[in-house]
Amino acid sequence: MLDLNELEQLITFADTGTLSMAAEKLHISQPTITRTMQHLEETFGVSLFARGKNKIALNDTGIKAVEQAKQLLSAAEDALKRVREFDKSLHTITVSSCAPAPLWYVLPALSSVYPDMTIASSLKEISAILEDICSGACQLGILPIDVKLDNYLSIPFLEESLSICVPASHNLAGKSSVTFSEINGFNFLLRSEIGFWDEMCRVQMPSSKFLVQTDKFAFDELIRESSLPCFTTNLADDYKNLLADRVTIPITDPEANVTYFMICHSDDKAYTDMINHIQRRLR
Amino acid sequence: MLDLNELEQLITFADTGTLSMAAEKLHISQPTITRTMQHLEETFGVSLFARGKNKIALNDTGIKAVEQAKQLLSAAEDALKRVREFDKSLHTITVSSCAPAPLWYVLPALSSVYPDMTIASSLKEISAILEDICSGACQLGILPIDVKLDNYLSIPFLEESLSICVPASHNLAGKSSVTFSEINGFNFLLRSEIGFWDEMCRVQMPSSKFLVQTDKFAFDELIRESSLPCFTTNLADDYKNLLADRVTIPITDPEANVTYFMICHSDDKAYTDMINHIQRRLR
DNA sequence: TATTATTACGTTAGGCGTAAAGATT
DNA sequence: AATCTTTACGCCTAACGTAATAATA
Repeated sequence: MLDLNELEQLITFADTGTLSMAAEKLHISQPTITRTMQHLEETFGVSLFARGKNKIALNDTGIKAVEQAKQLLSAAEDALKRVREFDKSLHTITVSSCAPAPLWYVLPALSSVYPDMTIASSLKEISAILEDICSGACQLGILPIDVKLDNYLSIPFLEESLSICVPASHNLAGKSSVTFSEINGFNFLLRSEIGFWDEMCRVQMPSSKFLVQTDKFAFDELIRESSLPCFTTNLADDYKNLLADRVTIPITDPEANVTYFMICHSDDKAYTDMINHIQRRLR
Repeated sequence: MLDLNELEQLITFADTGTLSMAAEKLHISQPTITRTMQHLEETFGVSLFARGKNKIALNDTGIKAVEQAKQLLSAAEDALKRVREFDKSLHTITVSSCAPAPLWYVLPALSSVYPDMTIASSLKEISAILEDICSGACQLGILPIDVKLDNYLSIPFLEESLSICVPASHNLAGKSSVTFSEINGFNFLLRSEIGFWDEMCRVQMPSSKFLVQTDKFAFDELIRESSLPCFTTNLADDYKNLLADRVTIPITDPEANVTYFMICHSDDKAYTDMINHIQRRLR
């Protein structure tokens, strides 16, 4: 039977051209490689080398053997990787979400219901989330719309309402509510990593510019020190203190008031436990 | 790095269900398999088994690992086979011929010009011979026609003329020559393994029946003891004695007088040496 | 002389089997 | 009691490295 270690030595010899260099590269002695090459010829049952008195080279069959060896080693690596990834997938719940806020509730809930599982999450476009769900690349999707698919459950579990925050001195500060068309044209501070909200704002307010801040501290500082309007939502508890000095004005458009739906395969309806868990918390 | 022997033990365990039976099947001790399974888990870096106090079974990852192991072992077998077959092909000249007679000259000539090579030959349809030549499945083709292909040489080297042999008492015995249409309807003794001649006779003499003899002794006996006509050719020296009592009458149709062409890849024109060799012999 | 492949040789580590233990049916 | 897995233990092979050999550039 073939020995993958021996094949690796063969490949290294093919790469380096001499047994000595191959030995050095592999941190083994020359005699070991000599013996391995002899043993490989026994295993294959054919001559693989053209030998001179103090030189050795691959013959045509040897070149063929190296080609096969490379394929086989690569296949072995792939096999290892596939098994490891399969095992990982058994111990990982992967969540793809359209926005960060639902993750603040879902991730802790998952951890508590499935303490032995690794929870992986990422923000994605709605279309990418649906692909992930259908391909099995994620077990749980979080969408701002109710998608009905055969063999998949879609469960509403959380609502988020967008508001704007402006300093008390701002033109809009007197309003009790606004619409996207009323605020279209104003420039807004915006955080990065806010999922579908980013795209939605650009669609609903095509005349506005958005000053996207990747760094939380930069964003916070700009909130304090500038009069630029920004957004918040009913779920952004973290920002209550920071925004206390500003006026919060809800946006009435239906697009600014979304219900999040959790989507998962019907076989995975164990996740409904987690939904209950979250709904209990929010009550 | 994965060890194919260990993977084989894993597969055997998957097949048998217990370590003991796997050990017995592989003619090794149970502790060895236990250790191997432990070592496999180390190599993969994941748990492969669900262990009880005195029972062990594959878990989901283990099943996946077995699947991968089977693929890998199969790939290893294939790699071995491919290298061996490649080596064999380097030491084998494969000849595909449309008829046996040319092989009587070509095979000994090849052996004498290439004493270190194995010569393999088979009778095939003309279309199959051309496929073999083009695919590289054979290095030398022998055809009854001159086929001109780019990058291939086609060289005439031998002629064969078909005659019929009838007892002196036969109706046809007085003729000095015959045509297929004249002998169409007579039933003929025929040997098997005569290549394209078989098909040709059936096409040229659609009203005749052919009593095909697979066994040489049966055929010879029928020649001696029956008055059924048979065929011979100028190359069938072996049958001169046996047919001495019969009258040999040449068939004049062009289809019964063929020139054999050797076809080979232009890169292999070393075979022309062999052609000279044969032509020298026939002179 | 420096480099290379191969052979010879002594050592050692790792793999195997036997035996025993622990546990289940 | 019989079967099965795992651990313990001792042996022994087989693989490795060092050193020596032979040959080349």
